[in-house]
Amino acid sequence: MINAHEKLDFRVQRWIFQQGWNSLREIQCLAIEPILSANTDVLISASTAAGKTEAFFLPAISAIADHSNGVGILYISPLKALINDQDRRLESLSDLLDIPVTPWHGDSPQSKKRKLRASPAGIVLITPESLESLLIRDAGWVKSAFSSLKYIVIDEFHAFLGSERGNHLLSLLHRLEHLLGRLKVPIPRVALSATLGDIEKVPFSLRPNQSLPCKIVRDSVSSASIQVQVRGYVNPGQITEENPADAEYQICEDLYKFCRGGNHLVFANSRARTEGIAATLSDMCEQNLVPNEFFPHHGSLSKDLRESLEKRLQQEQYPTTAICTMTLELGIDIGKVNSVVQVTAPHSVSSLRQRLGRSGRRGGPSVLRMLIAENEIQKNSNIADKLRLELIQSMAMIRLLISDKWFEPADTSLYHFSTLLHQILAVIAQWGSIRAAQLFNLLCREGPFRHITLDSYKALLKHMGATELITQLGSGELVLGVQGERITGHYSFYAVFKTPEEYRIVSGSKALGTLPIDSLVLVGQHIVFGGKRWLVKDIDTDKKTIYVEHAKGGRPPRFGGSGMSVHDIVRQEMFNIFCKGDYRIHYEGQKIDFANKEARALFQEGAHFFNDAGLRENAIIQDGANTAILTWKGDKTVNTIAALLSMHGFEVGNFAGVIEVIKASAADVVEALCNSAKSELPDATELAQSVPEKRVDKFDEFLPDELLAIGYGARAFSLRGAKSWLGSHFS
DNA sequence: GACCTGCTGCGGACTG
Repeated sequence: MINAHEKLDFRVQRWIFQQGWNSLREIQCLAIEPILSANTDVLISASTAAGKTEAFFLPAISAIADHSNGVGILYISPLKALINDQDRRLESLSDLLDIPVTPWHGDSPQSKKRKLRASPAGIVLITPESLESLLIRDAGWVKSAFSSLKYIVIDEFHAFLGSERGNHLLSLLHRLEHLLGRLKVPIPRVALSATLGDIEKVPFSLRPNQSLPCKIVRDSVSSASIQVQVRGYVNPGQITEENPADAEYQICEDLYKFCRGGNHLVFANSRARTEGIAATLSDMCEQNLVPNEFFPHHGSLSKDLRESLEKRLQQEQYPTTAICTMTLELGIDIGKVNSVVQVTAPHSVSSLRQRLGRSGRRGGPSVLRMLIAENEIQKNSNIADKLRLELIQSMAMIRLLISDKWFEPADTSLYHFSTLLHQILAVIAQWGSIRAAQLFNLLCREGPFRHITLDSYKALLKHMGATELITQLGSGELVLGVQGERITGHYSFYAVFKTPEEYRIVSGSKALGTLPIDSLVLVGQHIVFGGKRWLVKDIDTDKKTIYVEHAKGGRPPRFGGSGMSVHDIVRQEMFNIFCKGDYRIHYEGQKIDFANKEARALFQEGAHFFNDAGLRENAIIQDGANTAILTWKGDKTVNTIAALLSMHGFEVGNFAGVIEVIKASAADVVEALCNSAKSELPDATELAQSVPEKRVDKFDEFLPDELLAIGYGARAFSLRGAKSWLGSHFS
């Protein structure tokens, strides 16, 4: 293995030498053989900044170095920004070997695209949506330009796994192999990622039909140390002289202390909170007469504002702290930061893991602070507050990440009917016409939509015919209908994910970003946006533009959004912590306490309530006129139990995993659940039929009701989870 | 209490 690099092209070896590298990293050595062999898929899993991209490109470029014509490597990325980063990073290596690199996405220069069209060669960096547009508009060119394609590499593979967009990507790759006549001799796929849960199963998601084996390459367990602290804050019920500041302001005061003078990332979980915190911190700088070094970063901010912040972080010339959402979670090139701060509990352990990977400079420890606010307990406080569930969830996630090295695997069992409908339209648009059976083979039997039965497929085609998306010719061939022509003809067709209608926010001639159309902003209102304070001067509904100018005061606008789902394992860990009365982590015979004084006190309050209420033995407790159910299961199971009770005629609320049955006695609820445990339960589809609004994804509006219910049921409910919980408590 | 991602081709204004 020491000499693994000798198998690389001598010019690649010279490039490695020029970089001043003494040796290749472990995964880079391990990846050389399987990639050069070109007879297997490869999964490269290694921590952030461990050199995954080079682990692929060094051998892959060696393999195509003497490739004379046609594109040799197709690189696919979830982000345009990542394509631009890779284009820069590949420059010196590709120059040395005289291999052209072409970034191909909506914002990349037409001149480069024209050049590739005239003489296809080298490496193409593309998004799934641009690949879709190429297949629909110019499949003939794709067929010749990619005829000798040697590798397909997918960056940040976890960002695709299990999602509508991920299934779109897999379908595109299968259609590409089909077009190139490579179904029998598939093109090797290489997936790069730092965060893949349940990694042994991921090869089935990289190539669902398993027509090629997959080699997993990963680095040995990293020994990088982690420093972590959870800090607690109490949000007073009323602002008084004794309690002069709400929790968010206290948190900002601490952020100002921790972060000023260094480079940090503060993940605040919502765009509104991100804006609020950034504006408060910037005010603090102003009050203290120091230059501002706190800036927001999220998906609604203009590209301009985002890129200038990314550049500022990367250059490290001025101390800079970004208050951000998940936009800075993926591998955009900002370098490593001194520390990562998480304000409010993270949504998942895997996202916490991605975020933590952003800190740890020059082999130093990763530093994570978690700042959690809980409400002061009042007479009418709810059970989630009394149990301090947000704090406990944060502690559970830290334990899972550090002690168990566990994080959520992607859910790859869903149907993705919306994306199947999109692909039916896309394939017909690409080919002009196709037989129904051929289409089923391509997308469902051989392609990625393997969960979908022939009956569901037939029902979908029938409904698409009835709504004029497609038409069947006398010969039996399917072609686009009037509506299908209209939808596929518009550029917005290429993406499978939904985006809400938005207003642009403009100050003078400068675009600041966008706001969803239902955010209820009014003329004369003061808002916070881009970390600054503004007065809304005018709203032009025709041009969908909000005009603002600088002002004082104001609150962040509403951005909207939908909830996220907590995993079974996280809730079980929370229950374990309560049962043991201890959240500390065992390490080398010691117990490590990662909470500060305030967080410890809040934990004790939650633990007392847990014990006093007898929650270790009882899942159901009377709460005034209501009854609360604590299943300590993930949201899919909780949703299912809540839906079952709702079918029994109960009025049910569900917050933070606690089911609240309104105006019902514990005895009545227990009786209903006992009956459920004994009887045949409805299936997930039947439960979904009682949900009034099931349209979530982009093309759901075109689906027949029966498929909408099947898709929604599989996503929202877990009958298996509900049965097992009912079985263990009521039989 | 609530995240993120992407797509076209053309016309018109502006710059060198």
